[in-house]
Amino acid sequence: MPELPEVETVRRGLKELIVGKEIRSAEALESPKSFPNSHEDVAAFLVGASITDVRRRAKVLLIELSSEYTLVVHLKMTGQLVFVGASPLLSSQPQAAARKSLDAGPAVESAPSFEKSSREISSKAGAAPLDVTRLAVDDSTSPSFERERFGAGHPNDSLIGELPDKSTRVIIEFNDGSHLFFNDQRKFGWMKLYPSIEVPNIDFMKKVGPEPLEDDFTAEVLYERLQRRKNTTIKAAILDQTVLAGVGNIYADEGLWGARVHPAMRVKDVAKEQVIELWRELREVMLLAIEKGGSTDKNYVDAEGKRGSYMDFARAFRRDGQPCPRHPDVLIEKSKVAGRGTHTCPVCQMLY
DNA sequence: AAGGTTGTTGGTAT
DNA sequence: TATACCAACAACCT
Repeated sequence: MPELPEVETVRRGLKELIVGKEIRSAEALESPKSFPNSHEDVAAFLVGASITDVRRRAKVLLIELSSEYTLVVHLKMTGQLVFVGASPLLSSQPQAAARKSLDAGPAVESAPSFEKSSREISSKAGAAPLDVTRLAVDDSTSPSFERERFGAGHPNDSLIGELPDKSTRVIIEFNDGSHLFFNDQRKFGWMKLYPSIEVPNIDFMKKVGPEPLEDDFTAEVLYERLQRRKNTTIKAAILDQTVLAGVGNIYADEGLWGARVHPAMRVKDVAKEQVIELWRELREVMLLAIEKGGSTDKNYVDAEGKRGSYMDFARAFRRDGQPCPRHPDVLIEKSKVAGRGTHTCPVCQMLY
């Protein structure tokens, strides 16, 4: 479940790899929901554009384009992005005649139509279509370590296997022959093109709370923002993206365990000192996760295809039945708070 | 094999 | 109007 640290890991990795690259083609497979822009908008504002920056707000990834459009990506629960570099064996392939001038800026007055969803979005006529077979054959016959590869997001085997696979929703090909795959085994995630200037006006962007890792996000800011949800549980409050940005079920449980606060406690009953502890813990656990590569310790996949271990540093999340790290003879319990699976130590985190 | 899983939206209730 | 709560979404996993 990509949360802030996982999306930040995606951002950092992709920024290194795709800034400056020009898009040769983009293809949506099978699911209009995953990429609802019209064929026309894709041809006009994505194909032929180059990547100028990769940013993040909350759990949302913002891929900035030279066309003054932004590819906005939400991985939701099972989304992931995988970059696969051009095969050295194929590096001499012809650069398709995908040159396209985008001198005139896009008309920002008219937002792209998301209602019109095309079943398949392909590159403009004349650009080389992705040869799926070739890619698959290469991956099975020549060792994958020949290619630069980076993947992050939901940690499943699509990070390391042949792509595209059955979870692939969108394929973006760059002019140098490298590819970016958007995979999502469930179909909650999406990517959409917006005029860059419109991004701040997206409903989510208007109401989302402060970035917890920014310097101006002090314990005082968290305390004050929590007051708007004083009658709900502290877990529901920190999961609320309008209170603060980026916390999901994993880091909610980890942060609350760290601060020794019971998730079901009402916000109004959480002492200010506990809020300060929670502030410290949430930031620490998310920073640690970013250091570790966002819940997986191997996002850069090597030739052996080692899969990242999942949340091996969690102290409470999905550790029910295992000892609390602070109390060797007390087991982590599982319950339901805020409609979510919740993991607590019955000794550290007491409810009143 | 049916129920659990989760981020966000949107509906209903208070 | 604001806040609280929960079903719905999808498809794999246990």
